[in-house]
Amino acid sequence: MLTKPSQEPCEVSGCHAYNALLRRLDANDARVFRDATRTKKFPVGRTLFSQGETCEQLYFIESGLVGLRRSDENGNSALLRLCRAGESLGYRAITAGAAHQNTAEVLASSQVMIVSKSVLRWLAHRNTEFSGGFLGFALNALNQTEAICAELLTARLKDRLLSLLAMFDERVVGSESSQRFEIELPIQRKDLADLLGTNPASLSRTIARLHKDGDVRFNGRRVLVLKPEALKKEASRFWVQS
Amino acid sequence: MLTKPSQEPCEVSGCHAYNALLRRLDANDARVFRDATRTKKFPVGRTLFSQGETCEQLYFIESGLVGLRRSDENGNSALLRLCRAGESLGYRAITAGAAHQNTAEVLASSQVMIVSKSVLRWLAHRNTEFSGGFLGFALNALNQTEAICAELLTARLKDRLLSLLAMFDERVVGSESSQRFEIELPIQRKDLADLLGTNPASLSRTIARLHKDGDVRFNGRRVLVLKPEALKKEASRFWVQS
DNA sequence: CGGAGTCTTGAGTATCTTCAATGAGCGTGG
DNA sequence: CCACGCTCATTGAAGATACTCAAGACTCCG
Repeated sequence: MLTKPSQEPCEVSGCHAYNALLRRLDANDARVFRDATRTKKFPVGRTLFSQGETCEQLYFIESGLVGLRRSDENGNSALLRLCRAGESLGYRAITAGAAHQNTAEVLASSQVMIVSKSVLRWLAHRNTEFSGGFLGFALNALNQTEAICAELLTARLKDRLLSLLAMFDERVVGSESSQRFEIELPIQRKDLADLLGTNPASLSRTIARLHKDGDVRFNGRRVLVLKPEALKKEASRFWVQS
Repeated sequence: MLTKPSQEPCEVSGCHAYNALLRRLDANDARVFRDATRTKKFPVGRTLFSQGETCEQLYFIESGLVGLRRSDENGNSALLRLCRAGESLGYRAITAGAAHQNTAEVLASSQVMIVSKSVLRWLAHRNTEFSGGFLGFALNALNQTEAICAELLTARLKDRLLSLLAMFDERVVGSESSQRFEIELPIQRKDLADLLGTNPASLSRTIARLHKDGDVRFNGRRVLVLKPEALKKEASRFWVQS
């Protein structure tokens, strides 16, 4: 296996989205961008921003896991999406000039880079290419949402759960193929059910069935995957993951 | 009721997306953009572009209805989305520099404006704001896809069907409230089922039930809505339509 | 009329939801 | 320390919803 050539020596961050923006700036503006970036570590349970707040900053997740949660007027709330390391948050509210539509809640201790809106505006005004970066974010999100949509249309709950586990796998362990491994879900059953579009009761039954079939063994939030090949996320018929 | 003030006298097109781009250009470039635009009328059944083709043009639907269809390697195909008047097509493939992922099929006779990719590149290079227009398209699509996702998660088939009818209503007739009215669906049952994430058999049963309940009467592709209030698309709990 | 494609209907079944009850885990306070 | 209350997770039972397969009906068109 080849070692990846370090083709971008100037890229210092561990966040893909951040690097994508940086790559669109000339040396001078890149320095401005970097100087305007501050890094902060968030413990589990903290929020980056809350639903309804006006958006002042752009966030880049360098490591950890953040969840987007939305509440309605009746007090119900649901976990809508997970944001993994490498992703960016806040560009939608910034672009739309609107308030945040979700609360961003830290699910696993996260290293986050933060840039204020004013700096972004200034850079976007000087660089033709810069806002193309946001476009890239949006198109990625669109691909991902379409993939979720497709899965909801076609896949059974059991397969959706396996697919979600595969996503965690991708992040938590590397690609040790066909070896049993363990992952720790940073969310509770209700949230897991929200992500899968079901309710805790049905989820629990599905988990029990997986257990009985000997594919995956749940123990609270710890998940022991006995047959990793069961997780192979067969790409949905009509959409491809971003 | 107030008449809308014509605040943008220079806007000649009937396509919202087109105007949104035009608005980002100065007078000079706007002229270039307009001169590079050609208008074409497509009859039912024609395609704007096909899955797999490289994308050379940006399309603006001035009137009519276009459907996006995707096929897989087994020959199955499904109607994925409807594109209504005012929307733009092709910006995703252009941005990604990739081939079209869907076939765009004209469902109702459509007036379409076409601009070649090279002109867009030239304009985007000169105008900082221009690519922000594409960003707007993407964010709209994202909102819409999230709304669909939410509906799949929460709503029963019957409600999804009513919601889809409401969307046709919005386009075909105006807002004659609480008056029975008729719409003509330009698609067949299989496609309607695809859009709703079901199969023709289940759709047919749902239609029969609506008929029996006296809300909506289907007669082939003609739909007589007896109780328009049943169509009131109660905004999904967690997402708002774009 | 025949035939192909489309739409509906029937029967049986699988999946999922709902509501309610039980159980497991945990921190608090007596 | 243990009882208590709280939250979260699981399980049961009943029922709703939707799917599959297959057969029949309808429509369009030559």
